[in-house]
Amino acid sequence: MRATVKDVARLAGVSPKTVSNVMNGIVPVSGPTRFRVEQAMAELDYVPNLSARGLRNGRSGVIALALPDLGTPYSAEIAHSVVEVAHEQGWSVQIEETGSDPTREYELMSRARSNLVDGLILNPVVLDESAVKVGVSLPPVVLLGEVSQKLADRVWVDSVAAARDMTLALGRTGRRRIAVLGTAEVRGSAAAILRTRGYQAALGELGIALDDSLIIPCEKWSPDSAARALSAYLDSNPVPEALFCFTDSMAIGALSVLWKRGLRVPDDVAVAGFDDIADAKYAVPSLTTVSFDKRHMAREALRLLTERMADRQGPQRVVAVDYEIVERESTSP
Amino acid sequence: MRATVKDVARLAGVSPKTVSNVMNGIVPVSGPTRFRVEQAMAELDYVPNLSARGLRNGRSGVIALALPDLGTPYSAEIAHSVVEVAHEQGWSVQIEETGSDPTREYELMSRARSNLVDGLILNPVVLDESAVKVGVSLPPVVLLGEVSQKLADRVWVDSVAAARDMTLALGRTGRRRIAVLGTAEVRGSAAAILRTRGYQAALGELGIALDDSLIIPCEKWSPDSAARALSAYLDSNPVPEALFCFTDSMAIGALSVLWKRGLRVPDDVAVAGFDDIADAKYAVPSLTTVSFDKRHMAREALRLLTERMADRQGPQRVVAVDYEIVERESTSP
DNA sequence: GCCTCACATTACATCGATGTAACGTGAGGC
DNA sequence: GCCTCACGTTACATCGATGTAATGTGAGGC
Repeated sequence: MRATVKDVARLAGVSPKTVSNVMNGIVPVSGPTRFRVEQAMAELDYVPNLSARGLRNGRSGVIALALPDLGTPYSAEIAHSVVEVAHEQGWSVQIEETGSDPTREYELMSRARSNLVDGLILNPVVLDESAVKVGVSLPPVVLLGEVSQKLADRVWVDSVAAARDMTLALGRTGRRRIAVLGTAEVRGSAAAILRTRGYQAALGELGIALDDSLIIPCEKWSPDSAARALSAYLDSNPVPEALFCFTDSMAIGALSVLWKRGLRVPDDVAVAGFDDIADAKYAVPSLTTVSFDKRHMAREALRLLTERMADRQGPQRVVAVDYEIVERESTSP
Repeated sequence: MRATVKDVARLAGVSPKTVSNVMNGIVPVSGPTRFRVEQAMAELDYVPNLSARGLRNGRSGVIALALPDLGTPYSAEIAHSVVEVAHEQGWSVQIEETGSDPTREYELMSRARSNLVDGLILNPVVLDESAVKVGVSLPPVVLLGEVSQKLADRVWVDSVAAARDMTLALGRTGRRRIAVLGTAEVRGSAAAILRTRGYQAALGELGIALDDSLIIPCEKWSPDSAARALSAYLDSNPVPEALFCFTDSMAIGALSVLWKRGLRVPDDVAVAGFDDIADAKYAVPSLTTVSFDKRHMAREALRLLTERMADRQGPQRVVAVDYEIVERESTSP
């Protein structure tokens, strides 16, 4: 049986509250007493019971991080950053996956693991305005990404601008038949819609007529799905001059298909991605992509979250994270 | 303020304990009473406080999963599987990263998050026999991987056999100068040692003399580190006929380097990996690797863990997960 | 009609840590 | 030498859910 404050107190010859005071350091404790208590804690290998502390304090020191699918490199890198940054600040992170079931996003927002977590960082896919019944009190929530949700704090990358910039960059290399891969037709993914919008804006600026046959839909944002979609597309369509994939994962699937078909990248077709996952740099050829600082993103999300926990009533806040077009071999001649 | 059992009880006109009985379903509750309580819970949007429940029950419903680095695809896929399987079984998962600080493995084993988690699944890197002071009571722990720890339950893939099989497969293609990439010289990584052992055993069987110059050390198990190590190696050594990388991530880094140098895979050099991460299939060329069912691995780990939680005294158990050599383009002519 | 028995329900204590308010105990002022 | 004051320390209540033991209620048997 694990030692409790009572046991420590008994051994040190003080009251339980004094032990608590030693741990928390807010109420002053005299030197000798503190020393005796610390001795006793060490001797009994005392570890505080966080359930009890959480019950008493109303705070558990745990935040939840909800992502569509930890198996995808993008989610994994975000998770990595959040866990690291959270750990630095003394938080633990509970992971939830929402991918298999979008209603889980709503669930998590409305109940937030029943006080076992103090806050929630949510990377939604389908969540939108209607997500939250107004009037229901939200737990402290920070959203990651493109979602058009105005009821919670948010950290995001400007997808429209980034997609526009990437399309312009492709256009500047002289390529005109620029395809995009990753539009979700059925389930409205906010990121897909915004990136398509940026793409279209850029085409306008480049004086290129919009050609719907260059918009390649893709069921999921995985290399697998991208490979199948692109393969099917190339079976009945000419090869575009450039292919802008809405995530790096899709781009990696696309590179694989192009290579299998003997199409050279970037000579026959340029390929670009989005997210700058770790493997983008080691793709063959290395992948041009939209890069942003995920560590910084995590830090900002955590900052907004802790501030929200401190002030539940404050105004909504949105933080935009800078991005950068990183040109690598997949687009450079 | 969030509703409690008391509030629900008051509204339903029953005692708090009856509300608890309705929730837990062990003590029988009559139909009408149950109905009234359920109505009240719905009306108040009641959510049980898990800290309180955890304190009372001594169990929180949360397990910890400790991995070296969530950013690596292998860890991410393991995490994905564990989170999914755990969720199916009603557990939540708290993620801990140990990568930056190996002493964290020891810490986690000895204290297990202070009762906030009921058990721990740990994928150690450096942990060994000496990890645990005998006599200190361990929390329920299941280890993932190669580690030579005999004090806890464990789920693993037989690295020696798998590395041997892979090396034999490479040898069967007629290649003789088979290099390995990924031996850790300094910090003794158990997996590296075992895989090297399997490699050496296979060379013996193939009648190939061991050539130390074909053992390429690599600081970390990342594409980055692998790329640098291989690059440096190729600057002053002839190109081997085959390159067995101890993880897929390293293989991806290696493929990138080989391609940049104009070496053709598999014609000039065959490349193989280990882990069968999702991107292995979409590498250019697709990667031959050691594959195993990560979902199954997660399921077994969770099974061992729950059984261990039920019986802290039972005998240590070790479960071996089957593996399979998956031959793809990176080794087939 | 009385007693028994079964079963739903209740009051109370408990898990461990900590805020509150009361309580010593000593030093310092006069 | 008495009183004040400050500061360290203590007893007690509390957070919310639930196990335990006791209570209440009704049906069924004779």
